[in-house]
Amino acid sequence: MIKCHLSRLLGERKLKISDVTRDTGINRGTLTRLYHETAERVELDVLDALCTYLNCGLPDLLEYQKSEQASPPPTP
Amino acid sequence: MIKCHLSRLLGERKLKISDVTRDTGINRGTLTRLYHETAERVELDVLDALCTYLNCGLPDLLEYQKSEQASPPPTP
DNA sequence: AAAAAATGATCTTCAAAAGATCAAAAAGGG
DNA sequence: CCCTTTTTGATCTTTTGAAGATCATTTTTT
Repeated sequence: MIKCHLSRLLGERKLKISDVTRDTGINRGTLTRLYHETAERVELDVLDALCTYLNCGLPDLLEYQKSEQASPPPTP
Repeated sequence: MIKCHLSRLLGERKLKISDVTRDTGINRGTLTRLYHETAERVELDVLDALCTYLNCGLPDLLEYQKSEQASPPPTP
């Protein structure tokens, strides 16, 4: 799955969603969805703007987490 | 800007877009847009599926390139 | 050379981001 | 503490681009 770390990044920087909206022009609804990880798509422009604004790389914002192989049933 | 390295990844692996479509179920149009870097949005599911299929991390697929600061005019 | 597969281009359909608005909750100032 | 302002959550409509399908062209395979 793809994890979004916007909430962590904002927390670390003590920034509010409203700050980001004001400073970047990114739609507040979009930010809210990313913040709460309910977004299903992302505009590449948004990723770009966020990385620039937060001065971080993509991997800081979006992380691919390899899904575990379903573990075989334990032998009793 | 956000760069997509799908074409490089497929090239390295000698895979065709049709292979990826067949194996992952991702829409061919979507892959074509990513391949030619004309996509403006991405479905997070697609990123997930591509990373899994190509066995790579997000940074391998998508890269944030910091835009240069406009260079000051050279002193003559 | 013919057949099959892959790609490019384009059209319609559909889902989610953008945009706007309202109510509720937090934060600040007196 | 009360009142004002700001921030956030929720929801509705509009807009945008991916999904899906199809046709034409190019490339590959036999």
